[in-house]
Amino acid sequence: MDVALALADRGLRRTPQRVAVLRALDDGRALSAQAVHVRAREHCPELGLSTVYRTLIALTDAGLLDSIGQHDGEATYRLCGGHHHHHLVCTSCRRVEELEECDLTPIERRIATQHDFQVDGHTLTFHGLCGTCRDLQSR
Amino acid sequence: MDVALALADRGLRRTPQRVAVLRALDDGRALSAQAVHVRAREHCPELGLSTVYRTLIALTDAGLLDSIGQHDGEATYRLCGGHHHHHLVCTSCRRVEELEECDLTPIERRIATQHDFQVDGHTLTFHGLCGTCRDLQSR
DNA sequence: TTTAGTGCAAAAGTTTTGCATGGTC
DNA sequence: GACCATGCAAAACTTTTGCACTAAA
Repeated sequence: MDVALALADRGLRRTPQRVAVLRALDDGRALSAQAVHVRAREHCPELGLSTVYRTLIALTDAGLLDSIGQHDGEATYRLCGGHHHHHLVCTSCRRVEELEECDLTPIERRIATQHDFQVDGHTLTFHGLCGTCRDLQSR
Repeated sequence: MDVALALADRGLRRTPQRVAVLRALDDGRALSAQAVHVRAREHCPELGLSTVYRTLIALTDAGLLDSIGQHDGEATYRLCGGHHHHHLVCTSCRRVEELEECDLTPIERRIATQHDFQVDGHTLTFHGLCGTCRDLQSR
C-alpha cells in the first residue's frame, strides 16, 4: 500500500507518526490502541499515546481503518479496503482475514418481510483457528 | 422467565439486586451497565453500580446474559436464550430481536477448505430499522 | 506562512477491587 | 451459622481534551 498517496488522497498530512501507525497494522492483524502504540514506537519512538488515539480515529474516518469489536475492553483496529466484506478472526493469533463473498441478500430479504425490519447492513464474523495456529496446536 | 428458578439452577442466590437487573433487561433491549443501573434502580433504589457490573459478569458466566458488542464505549448486555442465534439490532431504539434461522453451514464449509481455517463459530448481526421506528420516521 | 498535527499532562469515563457489613440458603 | 453478595470508596484503565509547540504543505 502506498501510504503517502493514501494519506494525501484524503487530505491528511504524511507525518512519521501516521506512517508508523499504518505500519504497525501492516500485517492485517487487529490491534488495540495500546498495542499499536507499542508496535509503532519501534519505528517512531517519540510517538505519544494520545496521538495514536487521534490517528486511529482520523484514519477510520478516512476509511483506511476499520474498527471491528473489542478485545479485553479495548477497541481494536485494522487495515481496511473500504469495500464491504466479512472477517475470519483467529482466536489464537488474532490475525484477521477478509472474506469477499457475501451471499446474505436472500436472508435479508426474508427478514424484511418476516420480521418487519428494514435491514440497512450486517456484520458477519467467523471465529476459529487459522491454518498456522491449528498446526501449532496439533503438534 | 422464572427468575428465581433461573438463578437457583445455576447456584446463584436470588437477591433483589439480581432480580432488578434481570427485570431491567426483560424487554430484550441491549443495555450498557450504566443503563441497567438506572433502570434497575427503579425497582431496587439502593442498587450500587459495582454490583451491576459484578451481576452482569455473573449472569453472563451463567449463560443467562449475552454481551454483544459495544455502544459508545460501553459494553452492552441482553437476555439470552442460550441457544445459537443471530441478532436484528434497531439502530434507532437499540432494541434487539433474535433470529433463530441459521443457514451458514455451507458457507463455513467453503471457508474451511478455501481459506484453510477451522471455523469454530460465527456472529451475525443485521442492523437497520425495526417496524415501529421506521413508521415513526416516515411520518 | 499557515494551520494541521503532536506531546504532555490533566480530565473524563468505564470497569475492577478491597473490605467491612448484610442477607440468603 | 456459613459464606455469598452488596455498598462504598478507592484504584486501575481506557479514552478524550486543552494547550503550547512543531513541522508538513
